[in-house]
Amino acid sequence: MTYILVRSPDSDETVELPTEDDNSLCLATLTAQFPDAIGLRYESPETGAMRGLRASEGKLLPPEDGWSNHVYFCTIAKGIKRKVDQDVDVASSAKSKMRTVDLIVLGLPFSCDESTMREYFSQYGEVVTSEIKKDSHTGKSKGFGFVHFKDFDSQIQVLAKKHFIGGRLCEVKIPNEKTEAEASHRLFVGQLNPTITEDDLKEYFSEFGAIADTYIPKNPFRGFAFITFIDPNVAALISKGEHVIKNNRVKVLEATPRLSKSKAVEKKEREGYYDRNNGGGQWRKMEEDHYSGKGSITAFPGDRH
DNA sequence: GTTGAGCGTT
Repeated sequence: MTYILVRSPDSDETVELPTEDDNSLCLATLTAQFPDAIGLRYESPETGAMRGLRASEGKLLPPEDGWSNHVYFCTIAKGIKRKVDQDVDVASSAKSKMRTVDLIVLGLPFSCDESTMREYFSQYGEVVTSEIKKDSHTGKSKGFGFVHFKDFDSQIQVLAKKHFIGGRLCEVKIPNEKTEAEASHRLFVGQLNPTITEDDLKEYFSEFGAIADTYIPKNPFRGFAFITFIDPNVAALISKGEHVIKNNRVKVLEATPRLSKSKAVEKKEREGYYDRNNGGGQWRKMEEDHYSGKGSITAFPGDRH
């Protein structure tokens, strides 16, 4: 059994799918990960055109020369797209993901020099830049470096693998990329005016990446919203501060990670909030008691929803 | 002269 690399043309995710004993790929295996896929294609090294895989009896058959290490793209059934897929389409035109970047290479042998590293990575495609970080005084390697590929496909291949360079196992990653656990998928959008709808937000922010959810707390309207992106790292890339949506100047912040119920209670107690309805939905800051009692509810990033 | 999780003098 081998694994082949499969991407949806719209998504930023590459998934390894296992092949069967007869070296075919089950369509069911494909659709388990990509529900709307009906086939696979890859870029032909000879012609540069996309070449489709033969499909037969619920199986996809490998190219004549084997699966090789192509990146396979899902063929998506046209005309039966759901709304969420259209959002994903918008994301594919967003600049954030389909770009090559410097990749950090961790765990290099201290003895490994730049030409050795560059030569190693050249097997995946043209290397644009490569560099090993060194101590500025001694000139000795710090054991990590950076590599930048010309083609996005090379980058995908390299990120999907572990590497032995100079006899050591090295890790290649996108620098500073947060893990699923650390990352915030969400933006906090404040100073929202009540005429703004969730569709307005969706339209505006889908420019930056595929949106999983938009949420505007209503009853009462509280002047803020949350935008949840599919990709955990998109939110971090959007410039914080002022954005203008339909003539409404709004304030964009990265939402603080969602807290568990008990943690949220602890935090609010620490900060001097109390639960007005003893289990109901509204929190008020204690100082509000000194005012009319009808003051607006204090909202802040990290509020539950 | 040693080391082994991390995140880049320009």
